[in-house]
Amino acid sequence: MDQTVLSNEQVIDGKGWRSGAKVERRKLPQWFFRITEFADDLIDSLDKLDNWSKQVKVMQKNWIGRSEGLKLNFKISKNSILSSDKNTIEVYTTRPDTIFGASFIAIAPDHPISKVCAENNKALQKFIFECNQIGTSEEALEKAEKKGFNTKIKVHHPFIKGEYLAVYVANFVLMSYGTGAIFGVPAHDQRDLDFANKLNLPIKLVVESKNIEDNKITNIAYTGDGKIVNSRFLDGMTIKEAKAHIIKISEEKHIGKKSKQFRLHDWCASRQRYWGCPVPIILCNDCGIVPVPNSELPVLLPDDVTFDKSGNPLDHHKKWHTVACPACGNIAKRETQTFDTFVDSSWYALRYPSPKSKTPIEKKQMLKWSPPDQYVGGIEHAILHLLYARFFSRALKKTNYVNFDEPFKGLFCQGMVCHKTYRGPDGWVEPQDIVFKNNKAFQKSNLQEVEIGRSEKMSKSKKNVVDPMSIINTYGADTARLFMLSDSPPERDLDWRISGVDGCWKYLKKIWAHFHNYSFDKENRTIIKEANENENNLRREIHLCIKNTSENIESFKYNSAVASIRKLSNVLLTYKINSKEPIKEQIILEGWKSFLIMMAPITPHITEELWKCIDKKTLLLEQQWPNIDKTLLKNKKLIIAVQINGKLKNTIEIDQDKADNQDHQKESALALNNIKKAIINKTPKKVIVVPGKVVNIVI
RNA sequence: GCGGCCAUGGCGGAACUGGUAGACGCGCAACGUUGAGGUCGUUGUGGGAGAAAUCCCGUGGAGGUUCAAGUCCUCUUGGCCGCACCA
Repeated sequence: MDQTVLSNEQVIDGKGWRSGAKVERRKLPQWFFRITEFADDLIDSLDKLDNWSKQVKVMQKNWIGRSEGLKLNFKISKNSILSSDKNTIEVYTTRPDTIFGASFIAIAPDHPISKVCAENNKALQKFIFECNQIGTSEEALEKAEKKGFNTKIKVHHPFIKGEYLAVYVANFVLMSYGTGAIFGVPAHDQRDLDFANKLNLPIKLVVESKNIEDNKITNIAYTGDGKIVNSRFLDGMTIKEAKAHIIKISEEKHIGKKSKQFRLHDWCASRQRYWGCPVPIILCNDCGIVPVPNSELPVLLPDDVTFDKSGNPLDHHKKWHTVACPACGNIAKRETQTFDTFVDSSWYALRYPSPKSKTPIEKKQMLKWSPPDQYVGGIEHAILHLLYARFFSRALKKTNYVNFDEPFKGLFCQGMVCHKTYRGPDGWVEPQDIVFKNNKAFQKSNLQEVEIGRSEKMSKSKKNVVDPMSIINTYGADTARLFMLSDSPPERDLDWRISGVDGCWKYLKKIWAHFHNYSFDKENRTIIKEANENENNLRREIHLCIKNTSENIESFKYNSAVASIRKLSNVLLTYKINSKEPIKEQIILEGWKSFLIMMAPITPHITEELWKCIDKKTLLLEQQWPNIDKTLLKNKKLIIAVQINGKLKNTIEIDQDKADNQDHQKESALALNNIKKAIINKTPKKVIVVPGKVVNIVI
């Protein structure tokens, strides 16, 4: 269907992540980026990315999938059918400590030895063919039974003289991981156990659990901790000790090597399609692979392509792909594969600081602005774009283009916007075409009942998309913005519903009316006397709000920021500007100014208009974020919880200057009527005073 | 199977390092105002008992640590997400 090639991470459930086309495996010459070169660093540096979404870090770690173990060679017995040039089988294991529990060797169907064996063996050919049929579908893999084919090859056990292990081709061994061969230890690996039970192979316990039940291996392999047994020189060791020991001995005997494996493969970056940057390479019959000289970069796509034939249009465009070889001048062919789009998105941020530059990156400007402090994106890029970009910045650092490893200092992942789905007899129905009657949903046009599906990520294919334009058209952009930020924290998935939007609109209307009912633009406000306690309390309220809002915005809690701003306005709305109280008037003005500045990022249009009510000479967007007067944050009066056995019974109010006076707090608490009543005839066992916070009486 | 995240009123969600659970809103109810109605204002709104003061219970469930647990620990249930025969 698509006639293209995808990378591993672009294949979901055996289908293309965008088109849904079925993916099959084929051999093709391709271009790869050596992302595995940085595998260790990509995984280790995750710990340093403090401001990155934790979820993304976990996903990247799993995706890179580092494991440490042993590569071990098994000698093929001389009397088996295989010719002597392939006289060992190399296996990879993370459990070298269980070597004495090995009872078979299993190799992947596409392992070179499998192929050699199959040459003269029709039954094996058939078996390998069947294994490959299962292909990439995960569903099939899940249900696939363990199957094996005995090659009749035998190998020597490397540590037990005279013991041989049979070699099977097994459908559950992957050529793409490790060496494509394993030794099977049924007692301590579930897959090996399933396989051994199927083929009646011996089960040898070599790790003994403290729990006797664990050691009776029938259908459940024991993979927990324990002592090594039945393992000659390893007996009595812990798993960790045995691992280290057997690796050491294997290396000394030159039959094995400590080894690290990654799940991550090199990044297959070439695509067989028109849309993408051409891979800047020229293929010459005499000189081989020749890079396009810098002076001829970038290689541009031809405009005059046709899409009437299947396959890559660049292949059919002879004029474009016929060029002179930069090395020898003879006629050569341009590479017609293009780059994956993720190649471009891996470095676009470095281009942004100098978009008009003639060179791809203008270093001075780039270094001034890069790397970005904060990046916001969807979780779907966790192991795609975000891993590629990390690879790119490392590669660019190594080639002296940038001076940093990590492309984005902070990463925040917003949640998905979801909506219920509706399915009628003729397919999916859009939410706006639905009417409800008695909790049942019907299609507006023909009143057919539709099935109400669960809430899912909005997508065109399921038609559960709600266009915010309808809100903007009805209520305006400010209401739409306020509404969307109000309730849900941005990292969480959001079940879209319209209820509440009306309230946001009414709220803005109320603020608007208030500003226009009271005159704010009076000159000559001078403070005549010291503010009294009530007035200071009001100021404290304002500055507490500034503090909370600032912190909330810094930590992406926009819903809490809105809450704290609204709380302030609720207080301010109760005051009316009154020139008989100049101090209060001054404070209220301070409050409203702060309000408008803090509200501006959320509802920029209305706040800018309202700013005119306060100050006609300046613009709101020129204003500084309000400063916090820290001396105001402490209340003169503290309210302290009084608990009995940890349960709240009453509160006391004390002066700030007595915040550290434990005795005072204790006495005040004990003097309360309901406390006295509660402890009558009882002596408190203990009274705990947390100064300025709580008094807990234990009885 | 492995790994991660989450669970708080009728609903969306607050709660800093353990220290007054339910901020802010939606919804709902009563009253008032206006009026055909949407509007606006005031008050109430976790559950239970009570005339009231007040008392008891309460953050999916069961235990535990602590003077004190939504928050920490163990187990468990349910939901979501990622990886998946990775040796």
